[in-house]
Amino acid sequence: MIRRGSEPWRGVLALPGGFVRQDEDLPDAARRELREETGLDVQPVHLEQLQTFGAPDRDPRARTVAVAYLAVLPTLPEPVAGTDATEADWRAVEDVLRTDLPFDHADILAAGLARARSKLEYTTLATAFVGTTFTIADLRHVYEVVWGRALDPGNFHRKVLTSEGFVSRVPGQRAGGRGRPAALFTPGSAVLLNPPILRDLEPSTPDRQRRAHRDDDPAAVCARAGNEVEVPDGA
Amino acid sequence: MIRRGSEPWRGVLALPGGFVRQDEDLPDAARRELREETGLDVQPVHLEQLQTFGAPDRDPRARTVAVAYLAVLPTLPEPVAGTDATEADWRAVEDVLRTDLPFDHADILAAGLARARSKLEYTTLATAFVGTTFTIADLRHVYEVVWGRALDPGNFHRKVLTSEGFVSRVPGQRAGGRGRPAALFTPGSAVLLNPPILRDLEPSTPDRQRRAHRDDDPAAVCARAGNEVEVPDGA
DNA sequence: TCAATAGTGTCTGTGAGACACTATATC
DNA sequence: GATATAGTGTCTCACAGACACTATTGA
Repeated sequence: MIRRGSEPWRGVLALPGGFVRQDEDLPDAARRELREETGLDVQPVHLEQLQTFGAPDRDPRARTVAVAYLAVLPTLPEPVAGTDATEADWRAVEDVLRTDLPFDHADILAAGLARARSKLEYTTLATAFVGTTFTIADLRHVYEVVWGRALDPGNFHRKVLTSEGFVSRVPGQRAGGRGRPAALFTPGSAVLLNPPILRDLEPSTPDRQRRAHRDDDPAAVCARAGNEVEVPDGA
Repeated sequence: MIRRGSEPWRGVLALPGGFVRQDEDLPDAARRELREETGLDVQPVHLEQLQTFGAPDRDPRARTVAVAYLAVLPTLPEPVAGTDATEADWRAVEDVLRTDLPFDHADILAAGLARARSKLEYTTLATAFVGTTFTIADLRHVYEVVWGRALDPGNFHRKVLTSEGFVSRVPGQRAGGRGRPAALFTPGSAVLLNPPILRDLEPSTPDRQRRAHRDDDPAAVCARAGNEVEVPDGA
């Protein structure tokens, strides 16, 4: 989140974003704005287009269209405020969700969270949250944090290992924790998860109806580096 | 598809689309452009944002950003050419895929097709393809045509009926076909499919690896009513 | 009667979840 | 030792697919 340095909503926490340049592709603009406003220069492991928000009244200054992007990073380097931002820092999603966000940034954030939760089910996105080598428990923690629910360690372990191309074993172990050292892995070649890892939203009611009403659209995402373009009058 | 009435690519088949107006929301613009260029005035049963295409060189005239939409209609009224279109007609997707499309319309079409195929798996989108009352076989034909593969009638029947809120029975039957009359249904209240109806892309190889490489991004959509906005210089 | 489609019954295999159990580390 | 975590074994249940079977129509 950045604290806005200019009107409107000067001094208010918002998602980083800005205007696309004339000869710039949309993902490039997202990366540039993120870098300019937060100093984060990492090549994100994962950057995907989220959704486009274009309600006529979304910006009081002019008609704009925002093309929202979702970035996923394995580590969170300390951001520094840049152009148009007096402050830049990481915030926990659950805190931001309780905040009043400017523009339609609440919708954008909700879409980003929903996308991330959904994509853990049927893609290998989880590996983008962890480093180049990781343990199965690291991966499980990603699922547990993003989904907000505990998973059975044993079943998760087996499911990841039997999911063709999800992870691939590398030599070595990671000790230093409390228990038995864990084997190390790197991301596999698969992008889509063969049998998807579906989350039961209803915590296993005995009758059917488990996934009947999910809160989000699976084809609809946590951080946003936005692109906005202005619509010329009369176009 | 419409035949373009103005440059560039005058006389070439393309997806309908045009520029968003100053005080118009994006879905409204999609509906308006579809109506203006093809005469289709139906309120589509289903209209969803597909993806935004903004490569700097996508339009030789100026920098534009296209917000693509996917519409699904149960019936296909005869379209008539309108503004900027000398011809408007329905084409089979497989034919259009073999055509050279202008701009980045091939990418847009591919995204639309992928979205529709994917959404049949985990949503009740199929009901948007059929009328207000339909038979299970109607629904099965949607899956078979969009997925391009035959499904077992018996298993499909059971799967639809046991999928909570997918369809709901209405009185009456539809005879007139060759065999036993079929019961009639209307769309149920569910939007998401409880146990999803997953397609096996590999036609059931004995070994694992069934859904390992899918051709499309499940979170990515067949017709497009596009929105384009121009980027002012120096924004 | 035959052919075609609607719909049901049944079997088998896969996989998810619950949970017990073994293995190996730190305290 | 106790405790915590990694990883495996096993059982049960749900469900997908294959396929046989019954039901009901038109030709």
